[in-house]
Amino acid sequence: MGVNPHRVHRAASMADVARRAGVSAQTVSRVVNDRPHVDAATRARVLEALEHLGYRRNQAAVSLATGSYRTIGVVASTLTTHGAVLALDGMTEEVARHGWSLALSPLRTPTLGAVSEALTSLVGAGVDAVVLGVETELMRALPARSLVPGLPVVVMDGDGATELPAADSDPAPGLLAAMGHLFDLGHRQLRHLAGPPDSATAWRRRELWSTFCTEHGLDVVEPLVTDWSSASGVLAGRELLRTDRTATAVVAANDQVALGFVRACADAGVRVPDDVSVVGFDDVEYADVAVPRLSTVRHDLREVGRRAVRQLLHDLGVLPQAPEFPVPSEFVLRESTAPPAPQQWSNSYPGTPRGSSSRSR
Amino acid sequence: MGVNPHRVHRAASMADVARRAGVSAQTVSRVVNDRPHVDAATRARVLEALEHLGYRRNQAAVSLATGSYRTIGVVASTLTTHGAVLALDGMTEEVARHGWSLALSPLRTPTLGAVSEALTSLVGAGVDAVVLGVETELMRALPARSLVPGLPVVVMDGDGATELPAADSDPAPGLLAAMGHLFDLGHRQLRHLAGPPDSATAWRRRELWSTFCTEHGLDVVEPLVTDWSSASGVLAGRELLRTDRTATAVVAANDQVALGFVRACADAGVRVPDDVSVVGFDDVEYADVAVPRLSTVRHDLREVGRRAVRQLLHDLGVLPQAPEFPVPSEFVLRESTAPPAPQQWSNSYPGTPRGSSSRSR
DNA sequence: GTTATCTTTGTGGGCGCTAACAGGCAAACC
DNA sequence: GGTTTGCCTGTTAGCGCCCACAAAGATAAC
Repeated sequence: MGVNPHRVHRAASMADVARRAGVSAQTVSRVVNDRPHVDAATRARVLEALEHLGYRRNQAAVSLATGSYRTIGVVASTLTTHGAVLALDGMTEEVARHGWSLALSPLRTPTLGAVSEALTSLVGAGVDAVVLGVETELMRALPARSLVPGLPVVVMDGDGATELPAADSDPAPGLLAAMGHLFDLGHRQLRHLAGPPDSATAWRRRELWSTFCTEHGLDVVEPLVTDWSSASGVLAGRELLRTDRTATAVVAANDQVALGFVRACADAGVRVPDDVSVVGFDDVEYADVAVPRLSTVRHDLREVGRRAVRQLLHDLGVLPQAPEFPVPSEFVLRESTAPPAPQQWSNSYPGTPRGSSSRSR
Repeated sequence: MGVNPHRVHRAASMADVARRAGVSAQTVSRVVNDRPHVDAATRARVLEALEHLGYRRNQAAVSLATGSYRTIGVVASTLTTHGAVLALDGMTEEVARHGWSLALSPLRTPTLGAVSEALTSLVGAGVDAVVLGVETELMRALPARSLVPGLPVVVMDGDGATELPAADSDPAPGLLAAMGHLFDLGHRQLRHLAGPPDSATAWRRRELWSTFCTEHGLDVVEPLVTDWSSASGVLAGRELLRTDRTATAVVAANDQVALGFVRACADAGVRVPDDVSVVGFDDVEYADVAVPRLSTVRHDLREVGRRAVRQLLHDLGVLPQAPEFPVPSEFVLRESTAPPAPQQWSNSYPGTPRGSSSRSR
């Protein structure tokens, strides 16, 4: 134990270790950081002292001395969407692999002010780079304003309009395959339940849907808008079933909305996939278990998270090679799609909803 | 390694601000920390300089000087369960409210070694306290071993057997109400699909189920075990339907498992709730949207997360008052429960399973 | 008028670590 | 032999901030 009269239990410092090993603090530093130019015997002595004293390096001191916190900040809306959670998980994993940390800053409201505030708090807490997991087109106004100069950033909901580098997956392969599948089944009236308008991710899926329809000579009916949630999917679904009697297939912005739509169908006595086909997006856990099992688009958001971190680490000069973006997606065929009914389901509404029965096929 | 060899623009320090305001760094410190004994005029001058130079305090220096990182660490299994995500969200929120940060350390495998390692990395990265969101009874061995002395800790999956303070919700009110409801409907054969055996949370739910059964003179059939996932719920459900022809109601360890069971029923042509009743636990988003809508137990995990942070902040002397635990739970009645069929569903198995299209891969 | 008390401000020391440089020493070279 | 080269180790000087204390002036108390 060193000389520590006042504090009850002070953690061992390099100086303590140095004293015990009979070397200078600098030599201890070299051993701790695994640097060359240390004699094998000396190194062994230092390692013994390290072990004996239970030394843990003081990260604050390292940060102060080096100017790097070894921490990446994440600005994210509350973790309500499947995607955000998975991406966060991937980031956590990748960051740990390199001995770095993750600092979270929550965002209740997706406004520019809130983002700016979160950023400030993150920088104040000490981060070297930031992942913006924010869904807002306000993002576009950000670079000019509150971004900290010299702070590497990636955006997880980029729309190409921002200067900021994006870390995302490519919805095209999966979504186009999904719609191609519907088309091949004979569907000609594809509707879209869109995500929130300020989300670039939502917007991209919507664009993909509308260009597919245009290119195949299909009607492009203005999509109903959701907030990604199942509840809003139910609402939108109800509205769609009430107003649009020609739709034969629905392409939802994500699985949560798709599942909400399925629920709305169940309430209205409309059968999936017999009367309407549905495809989702994300391949959430429940998609493979839902009744009926949901056909959807799978993309590896966890991998996106990992690469986002790698991109930042690259920007900081820690990693030599930058990761590739976007990460691809693929269509997952399950049970929620079928050829359109010979007669429109809209004409065969049963008188009463069947509600609780699982007999939906 | 070398992160900033050629940093063009060094952030303004207190010394810079002090120079501009014509005062000492100490006075700047007082203004920044909102301490008394600073003349109004001086304070104004300092504030101007602060603003002008875009000063941001260097958290590493503060940490080094004060010995506090203002950061709480979280050791969590990968974010696959609904509960972990919500709790994390609550923690993020609460921590931000107090100007602190959260540091995440992932856990691929719930072994003692991994926990210990995660803890080490967290402490190495600089945290003042830790939330153990780990589900393992190995936790019990931890206090004796790798816990850092003087580091406040709360456990989110406590089983009462650990010395460590627990931050959790009380499953009893909700689960007992759920089972009481089943009992009142006439169910006398309640089965349980349990969570993983090393999870104290799972174990508590299981105990609640078995004591309820015992107290009401019902059979206590050895539960099938799951890993919380829907996939394992499907497997367990399949097994249950195959082997146990007397069950009329199933109490699942969580919603994911419950929903998996519902899927297994759909595959086997067993109707929910006509043939079997099902209740889940957690009230996940899909519970209210599933077909049929899932009756379940709701508990506010987000609040648990918030209070976990508050507990730690209390331990650290930041907050005067400790939060209360556990957080209560409540039963949510929806559509997956009904009186038992007059004749056992097990006797009316349709000849062929209808979900044979389960080959989705 | 002198002493006690308060307010306002500054000074020195140190938190634990790393970077840059300075020696000392041994082997290798001419 | 002297010099170069390379390895090993220690020294010095901060990183930016907060703490304890001291100093100066202003005000109050006697």
